[in-house]
Amino acid sequence: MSPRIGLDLGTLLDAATELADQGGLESVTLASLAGKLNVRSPSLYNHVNGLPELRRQLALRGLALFNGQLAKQLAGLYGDEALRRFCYAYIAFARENPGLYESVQLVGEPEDAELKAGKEELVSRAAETVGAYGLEGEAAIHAVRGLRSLLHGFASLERQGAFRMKVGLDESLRLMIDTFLFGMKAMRESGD
Amino acid sequence: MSPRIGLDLGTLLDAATELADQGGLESVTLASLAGKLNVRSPSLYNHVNGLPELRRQLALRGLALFNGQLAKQLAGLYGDEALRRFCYAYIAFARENPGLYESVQLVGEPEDAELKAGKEELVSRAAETVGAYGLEGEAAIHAVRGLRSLLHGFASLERQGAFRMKVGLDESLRLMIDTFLFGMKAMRESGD
DNA sequence: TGCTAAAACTAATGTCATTAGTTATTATAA
DNA sequence: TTATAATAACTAATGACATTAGTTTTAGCA
Repeated sequence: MSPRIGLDLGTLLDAATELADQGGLESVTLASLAGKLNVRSPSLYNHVNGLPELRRQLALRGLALFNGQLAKQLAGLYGDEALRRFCYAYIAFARENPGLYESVQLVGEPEDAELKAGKEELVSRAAETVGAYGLEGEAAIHAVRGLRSLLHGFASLERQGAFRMKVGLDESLRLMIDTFLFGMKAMRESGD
Repeated sequence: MSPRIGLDLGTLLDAATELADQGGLESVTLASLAGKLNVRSPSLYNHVNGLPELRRQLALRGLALFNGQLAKQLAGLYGDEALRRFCYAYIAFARENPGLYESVQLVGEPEDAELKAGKEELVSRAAETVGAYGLEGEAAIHAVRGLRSLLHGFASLERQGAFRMKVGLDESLRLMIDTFLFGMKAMRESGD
């Protein structure tokens, strides 16, 4: 065969993302990745420093893409419309990029500053969206936690195949979001 | 040393549960379990047929405990009170049994009938609770999906350490549940 | 007291991650 | 154009783990 295939980190991440999309993050091993790239596992160390670092890079890529898509979708929107768009964009990202979404959830030491920054950007954008919706201070934090729970739970259960009934998932998603936003409106107006 | 320590499946699962509670499901290996039990890994095969079966047994135990606790807590309750109790019991189980909770989520081939039965019992109980709350048919299915999303998302994010702000988690939980139930009430009354 | 089932063991194989050290290719500079 | 230096990919080797085969030994029972 031909030595010098010309790998680089981007190519590794592309292939790893495909593997993760298909078989889940746990199916991404240096062996499976090397196999997919027609290379021996040790060769991968020329481009990434081991499996934990590969997973970390996957999470960083996932966060960059996720934050970028959210920023684009939310540009110029406010209030109710922005919040709804946030919800749908969140689920769309998780559906279209299951491997990256999973890596964002599972990967990372608590001390990893770069990863933390990416995650904080995500939460901040949620907080801004909720803030422009009329909630502030602790109420905003509670609201963001509720929204994240709802969206991550849906994304995670849907991916697991946990919703088995023959009833439309998109309709469930729409109703769930409506239900929660309606409740938030009531919270805001009751002032507590 | 002393051969014949007297292991059995229950002891294995106790120890595996402890390991999973501490380091997550992925930290439960036959090697770590054997180490904890002062035994060589192959000895474990006298009591359980490999790592996948150990994880499956963990999930079955988790489901039995989860379903049992829910049944006990919900006995004699109806409507709003039952639904609230369901929510708090769900989160309490996930908090008190993080290893078992994780195994219930992650483990299982789709064809595993016993596992499927345990999961269906869980969903059925949610459906009954929602049903007695006044929602039926497709509306009940949507409501159950929303509730499961909210609760699983919260449990999962809390366990990940994803809620970092210095604001009370129990207060967030209470508000989140109130918000969703309020929205459900509105849905029921709007008739859609 | 001796026999049998089975609990725990040792030995061995295969997969994976990782490290060390080698080969050979590409790019660059004389 | 050719020699050199950096480095991509390699082979070989080690150590952790899961698993299987085959052995020892104990506990319980006839």
